[in-house]
Amino acid sequence: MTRRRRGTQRVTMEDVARLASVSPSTVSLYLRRPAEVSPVRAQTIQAAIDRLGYLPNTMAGGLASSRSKIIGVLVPTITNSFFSETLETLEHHLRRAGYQLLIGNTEFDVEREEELLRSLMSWNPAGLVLTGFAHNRKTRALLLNSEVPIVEMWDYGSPGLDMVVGFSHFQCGRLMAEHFLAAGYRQVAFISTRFARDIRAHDRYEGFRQCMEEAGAHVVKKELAGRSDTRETGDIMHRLMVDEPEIEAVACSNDMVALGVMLECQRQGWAIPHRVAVAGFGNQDFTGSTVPPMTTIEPPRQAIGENIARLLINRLRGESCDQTLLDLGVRLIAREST
Amino acid sequence: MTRRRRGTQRVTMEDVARLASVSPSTVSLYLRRPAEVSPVRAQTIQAAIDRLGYLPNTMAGGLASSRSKIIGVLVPTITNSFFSETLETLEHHLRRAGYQLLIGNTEFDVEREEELLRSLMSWNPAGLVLTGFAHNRKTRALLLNSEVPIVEMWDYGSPGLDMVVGFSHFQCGRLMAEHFLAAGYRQVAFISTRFARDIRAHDRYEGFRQCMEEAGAHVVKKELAGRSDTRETGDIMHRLMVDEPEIEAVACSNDMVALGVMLECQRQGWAIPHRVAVAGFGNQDFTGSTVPPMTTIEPPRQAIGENIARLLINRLRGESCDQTLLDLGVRLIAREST
DNA sequence: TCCTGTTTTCGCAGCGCTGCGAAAAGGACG
DNA sequence: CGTCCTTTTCGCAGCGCTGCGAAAACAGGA
Repeated sequence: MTRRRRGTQRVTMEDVARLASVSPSTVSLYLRRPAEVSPVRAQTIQAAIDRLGYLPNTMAGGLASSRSKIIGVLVPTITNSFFSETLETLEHHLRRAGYQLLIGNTEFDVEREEELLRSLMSWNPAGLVLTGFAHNRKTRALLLNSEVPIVEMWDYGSPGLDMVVGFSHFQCGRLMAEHFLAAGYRQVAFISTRFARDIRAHDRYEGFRQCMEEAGAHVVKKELAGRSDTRETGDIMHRLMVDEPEIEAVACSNDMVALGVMLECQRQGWAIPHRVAVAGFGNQDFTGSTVPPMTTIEPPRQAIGENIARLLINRLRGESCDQTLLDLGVRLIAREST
Repeated sequence: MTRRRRGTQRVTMEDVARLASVSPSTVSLYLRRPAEVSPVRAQTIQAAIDRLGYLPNTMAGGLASSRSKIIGVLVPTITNSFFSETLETLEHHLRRAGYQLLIGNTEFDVEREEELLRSLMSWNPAGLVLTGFAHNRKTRALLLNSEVPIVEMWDYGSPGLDMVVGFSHFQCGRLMAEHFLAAGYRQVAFISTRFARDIRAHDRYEGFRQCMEEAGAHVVKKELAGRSDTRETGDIMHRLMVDEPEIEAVACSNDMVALGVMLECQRQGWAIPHRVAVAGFGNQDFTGSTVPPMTTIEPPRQAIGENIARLLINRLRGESCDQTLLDLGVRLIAREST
């Protein structure tokens, strides 16, 4: 097979072996388990590697050993500090264990998730990380048929395909409701990004609504048409002010929405929290310095990444995993906006 | 080689071939160029694939053809809407051309960049995308020795290793300075995240400073210790208010910093823009609805991704590339904060 | 020096696929 | 029915590496 080489690996293990006057097997062994090669050889081989600038061919290695150092991760979007921080932490911890992340964006679409999963699985990954429990039937089948360790993240509750690392969004909603109730708010609203796009926001709403209604309070629901755009949020809040002037507090599906609400209040001269209280979700960086500082909920962004890495590494080492269902919980951060 | 199969590909091309009563070569051909297989066979083969749930082994394919459908991308961080939006667009466009992104976080560290690049190159990628021009010597050597198409993004100006897609941060700074000068501001400050971390912010500062000084204006520089944290930004702004009370306008290295500044002004009762003008960089979603709406600069986040995808795909198709140095420019969005 | 046990090195048969060249199957026409 | 040309299918030799089992080298003791 003579072919034009296109970005082809120039230097092979054989070249290194030849230069170091050893067999390719020895080079391979040196690369995989250096301690099992005599110090003299090791040095010669390393010198040859450096001299030739040899880079191992991961594909060849993966094929031969029929296992890869790839972890496939599917998130709805990386343009969201929730997932991107988890991804960053996850990649940080997995890389030091020699793993490489392969990231796919499902764009909140289960069909797309299936498609991406197929493409991920064709890499023969060592592990898979999915976001949430909402998968279509084929995805589920694909996953159950494989023996790859699977983590479902950023949610908690459903049975789960294998391992689960996240927290309950329903509880999250209840937590905020309890906070509102304790402050005496009874006429409240929940402003959210589109539920169809974000099931977890919907769960938070449900928890919130249920808890409020149990206490006999009234909840008005408002859904944005798109993502958490502060402009649209402002419009929605404005309408709410007109339609439901008796409103006392507004819970938002995330901090960005809450910021939009607060800015609209400022524009309309509604004092926070005296005229209306506002709370967000996410504890994003800016929430501590809004005027007034925003009450919000801190999700375990980084802890999710850390724990997934830990579980995955343990599992891949073949160690027994005690806890494979983790509810990492959340923390309500009460500030002056409520 | 009998070995315990660990996440091993269960169904191979041979299995499919057997079930469809054709040779493996035909299956391979069908998968790669379906038009060259007779319709009858095509159908039989597809049926066999569906029946067995066959997933091709990308590693084997990549090894055999000695080319991969991988594009390696190195960004400083994905926790930043600048890069994450570019990444999302890039991945979107490259995926439809059959490419898979392999993302690495350099964490603003050139040594780490080198390390990640090595690991990326061991995948034998079809293309590489790096952020900016700041690479160490070994990285440069590694890159120049390979025949892989390379794109340097999010900057413009230096010679460049191969292709360049971005814009001039220096010009960006000048643009803001011109805007300030036109508004009559002469006593100004530039508040920025750490230059050591973000060279591009430094370039923007330099453009800004130079242009202002050419006009005889005075520029105070303030650098944050960490990332764009609104709390720290508030402190810095506060100190600025005390130290330089005659300040007329503040340019910030990004919108988040500008938000922190605006919130501090609100807290101190400094009216924007009458007491002091504030401008950001990034045109993030919320900038349109701050009080007052924020003047900022819109970088071509998505256009960068689109253009990289286009250049890369063209190059990989072997088509001649006319323009491989793209300055996509920026747009100043003048709002009421200046 | 020979024997035995241990450490180090090596040879070889794949991993699952691609892509060339050749063989086989179809089609058109005299 | 045979010939020639086109279309479709197939056989085979790798791609660069791993990992087993065996061979070689070394070390220590009799």
